[in-house]
Amino acid sequence: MENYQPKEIEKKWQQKWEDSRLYKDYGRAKKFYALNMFPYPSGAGLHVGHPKGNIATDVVARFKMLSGYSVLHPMGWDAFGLPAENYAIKNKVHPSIAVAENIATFKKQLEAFGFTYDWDREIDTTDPQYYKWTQWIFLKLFEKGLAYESNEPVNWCPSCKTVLSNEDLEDGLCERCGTQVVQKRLRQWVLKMTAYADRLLVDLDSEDLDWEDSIIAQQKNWIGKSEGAIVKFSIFNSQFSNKSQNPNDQNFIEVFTTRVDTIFGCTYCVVAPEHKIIEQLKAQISNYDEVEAYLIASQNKTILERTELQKEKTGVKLQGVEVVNPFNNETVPLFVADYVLGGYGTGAVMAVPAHDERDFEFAKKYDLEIKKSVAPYIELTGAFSPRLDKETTRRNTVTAIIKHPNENKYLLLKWQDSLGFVGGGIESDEKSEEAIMREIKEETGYKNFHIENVIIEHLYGHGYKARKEKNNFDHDTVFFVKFDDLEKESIADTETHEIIWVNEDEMDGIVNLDHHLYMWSRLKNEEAVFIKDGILINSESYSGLTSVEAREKMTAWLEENKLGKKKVNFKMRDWIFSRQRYWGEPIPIVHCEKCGAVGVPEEQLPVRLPEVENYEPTGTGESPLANIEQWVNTTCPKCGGPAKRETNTMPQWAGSSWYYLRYIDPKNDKKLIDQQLEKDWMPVDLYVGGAEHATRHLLYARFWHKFLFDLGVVTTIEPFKKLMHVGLILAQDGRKMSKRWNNVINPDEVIGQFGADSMRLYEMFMGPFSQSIAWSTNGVVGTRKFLEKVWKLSSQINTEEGRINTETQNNKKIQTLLHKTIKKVTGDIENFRFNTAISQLMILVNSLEKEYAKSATTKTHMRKEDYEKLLLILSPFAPHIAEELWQKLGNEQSIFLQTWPVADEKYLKDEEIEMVVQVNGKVRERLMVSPDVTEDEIKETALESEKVKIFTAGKEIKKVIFVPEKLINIVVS
RNA sequence: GCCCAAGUGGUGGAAUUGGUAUACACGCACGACUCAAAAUCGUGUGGCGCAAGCCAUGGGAGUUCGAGUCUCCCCUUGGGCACCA
Repeated sequence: MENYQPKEIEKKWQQKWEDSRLYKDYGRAKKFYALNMFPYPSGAGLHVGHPKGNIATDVVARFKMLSGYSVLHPMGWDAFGLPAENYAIKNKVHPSIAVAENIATFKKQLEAFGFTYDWDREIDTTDPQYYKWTQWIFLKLFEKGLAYESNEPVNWCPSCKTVLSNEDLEDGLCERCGTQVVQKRLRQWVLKMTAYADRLLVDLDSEDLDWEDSIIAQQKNWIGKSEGAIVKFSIFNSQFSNKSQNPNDQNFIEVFTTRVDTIFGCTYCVVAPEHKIIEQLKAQISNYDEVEAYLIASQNKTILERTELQKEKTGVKLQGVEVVNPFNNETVPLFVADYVLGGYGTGAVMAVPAHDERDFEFAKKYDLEIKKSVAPYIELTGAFSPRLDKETTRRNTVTAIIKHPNENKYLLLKWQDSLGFVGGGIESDEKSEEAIMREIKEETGYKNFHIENVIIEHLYGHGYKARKEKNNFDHDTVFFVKFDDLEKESIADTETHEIIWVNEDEMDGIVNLDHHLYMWSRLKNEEAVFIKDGILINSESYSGLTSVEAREKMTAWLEENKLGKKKVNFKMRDWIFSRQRYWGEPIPIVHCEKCGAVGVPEEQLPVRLPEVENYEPTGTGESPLANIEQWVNTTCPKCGGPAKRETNTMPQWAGSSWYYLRYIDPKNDKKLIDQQLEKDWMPVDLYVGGAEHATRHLLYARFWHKFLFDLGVVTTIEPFKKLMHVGLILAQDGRKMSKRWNNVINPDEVIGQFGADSMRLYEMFMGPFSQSIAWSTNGVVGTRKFLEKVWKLSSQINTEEGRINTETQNNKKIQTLLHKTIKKVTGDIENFRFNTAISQLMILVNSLEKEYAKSATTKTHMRKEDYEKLLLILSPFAPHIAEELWQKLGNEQSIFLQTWPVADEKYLKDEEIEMVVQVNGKVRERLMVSPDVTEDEIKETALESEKVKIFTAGKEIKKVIFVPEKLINIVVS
């Protein structure tokens, strides 16, 4: 038999598969839609990391075809946008020409892998027949009021000379070029993505969605839902010295807070520099000059400066202005400070320095009052957890942490079940200081001590006290007490508890009451700001409520009195949708002096991108299209009067927000997608791509999909059922592959040297699919060797003299292994565990080789049907070699038109298994036994074993644990 | 700071429900073939120990007959968010 020559057979089969339209049978009963995130055809071509995701969908696609599915597996090009345009500018070619060249390169590179793409469905976002429908979606958004013009300040990249969306920023820098972004007031088209915020969030938990946790978490984080309340603070007018709240008062600010329960601790309020109240109160602000200087200074800061880590907070008090807290009618000062964001919530906050770190920092700096209104609440755990079936006593208590007079030790009381500090209830008419003095004397007998300080003034502890068979809900004050000497009197009840002295460093391991541990930690580190939920204090009638209860009641009170309301806020912003660049879809709008912004009528779509001489960005905030008068000047579709075309273009992400739909019906010139075809194919069953798209492409696409759902264009609420993210392939040096490091490996070279099948196999074998792993060319050598073995094995089928096909012991073992492999490979492909599928294939091939090719004594030959099964389960990974060997066996039909083998249960059980004998959990002996062995049988054999006897001799057998087909564990004393 | 994921040989990594830790592959060492090298094939390969055996899954506790796997605390790395009130 000739040698394995991947170069020849791969080319041959790729051609035959294409000619025979092998992948294009869409008439089967079951469907599967496998999709890769389509690439930008950049000028650099592919490196070995790019095809990893494509290989994975191809493996699944071929597996599904063999399992009787019609498989839609398309590919296309996301060719609009900055990278393509910048490449064109740099290389002085028109973007459309550069894009065409790059697409050709990419396509050629991808074809060398033998993917099952149906190139009849290829799409290109820059094709007018495609972007016609991108524009159509925009028009629909415009019609529904979801696309609007805005003049708010936006992110402007001075280098790319365009506006960017929030999603396009990385730490305040342009995601493309790393330039610092500045805020610029420009007219922009904006899509009202926030209208879908709640659905985008809620549907992430839908059962139709099988996404990795990390991506779901990232999206949830980005959407950033927070539930809180809006509270009106009236502006206090000193002329009338009227502090009472009037819901009809027009002079107020609204603050947004998620912690209305802390409002009795509010000691000032802050507005963002952008807040319009500053202008409104100009006359009333006595230091307006100072305020204005601050506003100008903060306007000039870049996003980076405003959000810089560890930045010291700054602000200016609005002298002469005070606002009124509606809950207690107290006035507090008002500040302007840029640590409050203008674009979130109401742009104004109430500041509670005792319970918010940022407010605390600001209050410290400007010497503002800090007022506590929430006390920590500790619920005890374990045996001390509060019991629902027992009654609860609420009481005021005191606790003392007592220090030894001359050693570094602390006093603890050891009760029957608990170990903690000294303390007890406060009796009526007793001050807390008196109570703690009394408790110490009663419980310890020591006479001479003094209170050093109060560690915690308010602390709530809630736990079950077994001694009294009830729950205690204690409102505690905690003292730090020092003994002056050890003089003591005898005490009455020495029976119930004893006094022990414990070293400072042993305390954490000994004290077993959660609230006492908390006290101990507070003795050592003072906690300045308590930001968690707790129990309200100093809050008038709300005192004693939990934070959760208080938020409910206080919000209800606000709504009743029209002084505020419940409010949900999202971090996610609307999508800034226009770019001042040439290479994008023209926004299909004309501006008419009479009618304003008017949508281009559907029948006039597409609005084609005009040919231009100079497509470099202007930098003026206008797109290069603005210079083409004959294109810009048009007539208004509504009134027929003179009008100008919108010259901004759409962002990169427009075309990719719906492309998965177009593959289903790529040539339809009447509709975006045929309704029946949409029902047949949607949703995408498997979507594979990079995790970097978690908060952009995947968010935008879900947004558009939901909009199209509302329009009735699609019938699924989510576009992508299962999402897998591809782990990066790093260079051999562990860094990212990049021209800059000169460590890029080109797939063409790898395929040239080892063949596409070896490379496919290696990339799937490297490790878990979603994980980043460094490339190793030696690894490809390994998978190539494996394929060589498979190749050579085919010569062992023929019957040689003296080798017959009978059911020998060895043959049964091979059958078992084969069927186990079928089972494992099937399950592993379905669960994206390609690495273990391949390792199992290697185990099988190694065994076959040992059994048939290397053993001189073997009496059987390899059965053709067994080898064929091997080829079938290998074929999704290494399609060319599988097809070649398949046809060499005399089969005329393609291997991919066969049926995926099913593991036969009757072969899955081993004849004989190794059973482990443990003594006290340690392996002492291994026995070969039948898998059906009973506990008594194996126990008898095990106890006779010399190795076991060493460890059981003279000892009593306390217990025997028997796990069928695994082990027996003998527990001895 | 917050959220997510992950820490296992020299390396990439295996280990269905808690049940033989290190499968598979790379690398390395030795051997065969060869004048020689490459390729190929064979043998070995967690650490300590002559051995019986002991110790090993980032560290520390816990639950269990038994923990890489479950619980708690801590450390490290990668990714995301970050003054979002």
